[in-house]
Amino acid sequence: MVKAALSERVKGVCCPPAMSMTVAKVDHSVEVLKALADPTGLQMIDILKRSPEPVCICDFTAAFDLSQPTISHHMAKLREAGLVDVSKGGIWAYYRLASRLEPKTRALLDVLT
Amino acid sequence: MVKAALSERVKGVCCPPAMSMTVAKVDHSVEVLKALADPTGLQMIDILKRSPEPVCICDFTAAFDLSQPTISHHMAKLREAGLVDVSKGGIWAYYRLASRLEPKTRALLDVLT
DNA sequence: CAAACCCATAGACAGTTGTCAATGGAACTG
DNA sequence: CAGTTCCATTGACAACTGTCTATGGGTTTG
Repeated sequence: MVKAALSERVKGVCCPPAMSMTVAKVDHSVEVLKALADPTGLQMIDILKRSPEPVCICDFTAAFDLSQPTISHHMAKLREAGLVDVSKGGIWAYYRLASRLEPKTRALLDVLT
Repeated sequence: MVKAALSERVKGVCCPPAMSMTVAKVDHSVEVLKALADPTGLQMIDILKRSPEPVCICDFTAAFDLSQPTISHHMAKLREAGLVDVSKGGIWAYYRLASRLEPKTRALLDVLT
């Protein structure tokens, strides 16, 4: 006998929905989202999105009321998540949005206000 | 005498970039991103995005290898972030993506793979 | 070369988060 | 009405996170 098209849930019987994302995909997305799920990281990305030029770390330390190592720490998280690239010029370090960003990741950053 | 168009950074002088996001906007975005920056929360949203019907909590507890209170906890975070709506039918609780989602937030969820 | 400066890393610590076990309320069932 | 089932909340605890101070490497300057 065939079940009546799921219209009635049988007591205690659950219908676990399928997982469609791979573990690797989930882990990567989570790493990116974690780097952004913080006021400092989010505003850093916002600044980089709106800046036509790479931005010096010293400018971030001046803009945020946080210690230099803390700024460096947040930028490292963004770097490890693949969201930003760094280039060094003399004693300064300049950051910009990663140029080779996955389209999906790029779209994610574009959506963030 | 006018400075030479910022082509040379003067030692020790930083040019703090402007903050363009309001505190309220940052806080709200961070709350949403935090709810998603976790494998369980992210997969829950993925399931809800692909489900034409509201999904029973009991189905999530069956799908994830986590205790029922933990599932409930993650769903509460999504609910508090305004990402999902809940409706109760008998002893069951059904969740679905929030119907009145800000366009920006909707776009954010659409971008997540 | 010595001093000054920028920045990354390491270590420490409080606050937050993810998890589970226990509890309790609400709704169905016999 | 008594028992059962689902689910939200509470409390507890280990793990993680955001922050700072201290340190050290690399670069420029006097």
